[in-house]
Amino acid sequence: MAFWKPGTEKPSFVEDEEGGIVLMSNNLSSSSSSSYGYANIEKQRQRLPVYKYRTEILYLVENHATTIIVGETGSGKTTQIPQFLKEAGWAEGGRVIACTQPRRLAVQSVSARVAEEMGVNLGDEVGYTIRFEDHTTSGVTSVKFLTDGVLIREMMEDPLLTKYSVIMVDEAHERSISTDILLGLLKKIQRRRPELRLIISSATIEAKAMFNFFNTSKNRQAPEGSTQGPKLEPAILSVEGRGFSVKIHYVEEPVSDYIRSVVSTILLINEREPPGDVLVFLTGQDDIETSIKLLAEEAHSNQKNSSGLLPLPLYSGLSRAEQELIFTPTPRGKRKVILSTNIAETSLTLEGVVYVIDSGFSKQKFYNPISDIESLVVAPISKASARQRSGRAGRVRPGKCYRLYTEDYFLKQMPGEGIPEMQRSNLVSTVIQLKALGIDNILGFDWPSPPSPQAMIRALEVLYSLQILDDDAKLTSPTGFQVAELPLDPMISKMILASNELGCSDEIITIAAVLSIQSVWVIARGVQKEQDEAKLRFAAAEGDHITFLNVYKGFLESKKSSQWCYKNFLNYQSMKKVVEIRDQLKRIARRLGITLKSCEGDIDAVRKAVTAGFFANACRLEPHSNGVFKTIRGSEEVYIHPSSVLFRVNPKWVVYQSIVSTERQYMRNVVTINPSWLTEAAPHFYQNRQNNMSL
DNA sequence: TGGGGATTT
Repeated sequence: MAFWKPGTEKPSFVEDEEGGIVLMSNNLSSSSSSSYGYANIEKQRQRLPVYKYRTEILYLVENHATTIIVGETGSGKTTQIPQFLKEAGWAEGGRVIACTQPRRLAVQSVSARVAEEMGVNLGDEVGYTIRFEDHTTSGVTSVKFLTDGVLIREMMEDPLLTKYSVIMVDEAHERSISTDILLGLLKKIQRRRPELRLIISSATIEAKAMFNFFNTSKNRQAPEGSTQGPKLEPAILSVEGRGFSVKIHYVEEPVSDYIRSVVSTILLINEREPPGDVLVFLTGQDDIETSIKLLAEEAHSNQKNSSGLLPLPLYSGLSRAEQELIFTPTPRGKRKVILSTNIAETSLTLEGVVYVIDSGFSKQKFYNPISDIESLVVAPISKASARQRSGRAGRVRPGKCYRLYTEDYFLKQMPGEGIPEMQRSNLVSTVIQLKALGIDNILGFDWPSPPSPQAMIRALEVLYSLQILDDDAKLTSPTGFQVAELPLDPMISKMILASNELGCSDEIITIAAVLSIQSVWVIARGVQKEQDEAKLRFAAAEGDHITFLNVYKGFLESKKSSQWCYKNFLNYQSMKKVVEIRDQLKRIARRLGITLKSCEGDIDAVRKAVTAGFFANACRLEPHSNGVFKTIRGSEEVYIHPSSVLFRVNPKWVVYQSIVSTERQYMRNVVTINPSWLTEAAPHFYQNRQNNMSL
């Protein structure tokens, strides 16, 4: 096979006027296939658009420290580029080629595909690592897929990631917190390891930002004309996708009720358009259920328009079985209508979709560093999201996308790209990860998109109050270093450390595992009463944390039965995850010198340990107020979440794990405390609060 | 006094 090797004639490029390198995309010769087995797979590989760019990609990677690949979906970049690199010798001498993904599922499926294409067993030459699953063989695995979170963890053992020769960061345009941290760290590593090559794969819209971020050629002078090391200026290469065209329809006038508009658009499609499934993007479960109800009513009153419609909800909270309904083939004469949250935008790919309806909204997290509260609000999506959504209609054949906003709005008002998650989040976990990697100057860290100084200062302040950071904002010893080892929110980690002294680490590690997943309960709309009754079987007067202990105990006694979970409105997948996380925490705790010890029913010890982690989230019931609480820290008005076992109970003093902010601010996972424990757990915080708050 | 967009270590 022909690919570029140093010293041979190089392929032709043009220099972009702004400094990047852009490839002439026409007249590229595709190389002939080898006659080595796997003829079918080899043919499939060659049909991928990225295959034509093989020579060019290898040339750019050879000559540039950073190569930005702009690849549409279906270009084949994720599966092919690591193979090109391997074939070109980047894995020789025991070196490893890494490819990161934001999601676990993508890591698993992509690595399985690549192992198949290479004709090797997954876990040998091609392997993958995600939390709880390491399918690699040291010294053998040379192409490794992993989540970006795992790669950040690996830096704690090997800060320069010395075993990797090339690191490809896939889906960088999604701008998740982990990806952004990783990009910042990789830029730092590049300075110390000029031989390391980075490949950043991004959508068009973010490519320029990535170029600017990695363009260090202005700051550092590479000797002109020297053959030493790669060019510091990134290269940009565009690879076309393999999607079909999607015709975009806009509404002529702004829509006042997008749910009604969704329903009428579905009926219109069903009446006028040839067969093909419909994918609708809505904001959340509420919207989805309302739309399904309206469709059902429509079917009742108007059989002609809605005949053959098969509405299916899709969001992450659904059980495995409910989600699988989406993937069953559409029965003949039927038309699936999948009503989805933005889970279908990136995380799930649905085959058979020909029509997309885009409400123009999604729920997004925002963070207020003043109140230290994250809230989830319905907000307009970005152009980048709108394009991603419409692209979902062109996977099997040319499709149509109905945007429920005007073209004028799209062109003139819709923001180009979303706000990176980093700028919409509480940063305590981010800060602790960087501190653990020895990065002292958090405020001066070179981020792809820096968060606000207020948010960073708030995170430093919280970590200081937890005695994880000292006066110089360095990790304390041993607390800070121990917290950094635990893959948890620092408040949960602090709770675990406290449990060692309080003699209840066995119980607290269970609670920590439950608090670190979304929820153990299934979402049971329409059967709330039954679920509330089921919850009462586990409910503890002290609150949710103690209730979780009862749930876990019941799960073990049932021999981890899925039937038992179903009967008790518990999410079986979540419970299995709790067991897994608990095992991991147990191992790490042992390494930190924490021995598993049960308090044998001494619930006060457990609540004190919780308080030691979550003292900053203390609240007092307002007298005669019917359930209004005030936070001690900021006097914010908050309520107990209806999912809590303490809902309507309203004890006088509580600490909460987190706040969900909808119409009201609701505390999730609440436990009763004795206020004297607050000063015991955090005298520095409660006796000298004025000083602390102005850190 | 009634409710969790999506990820991940």
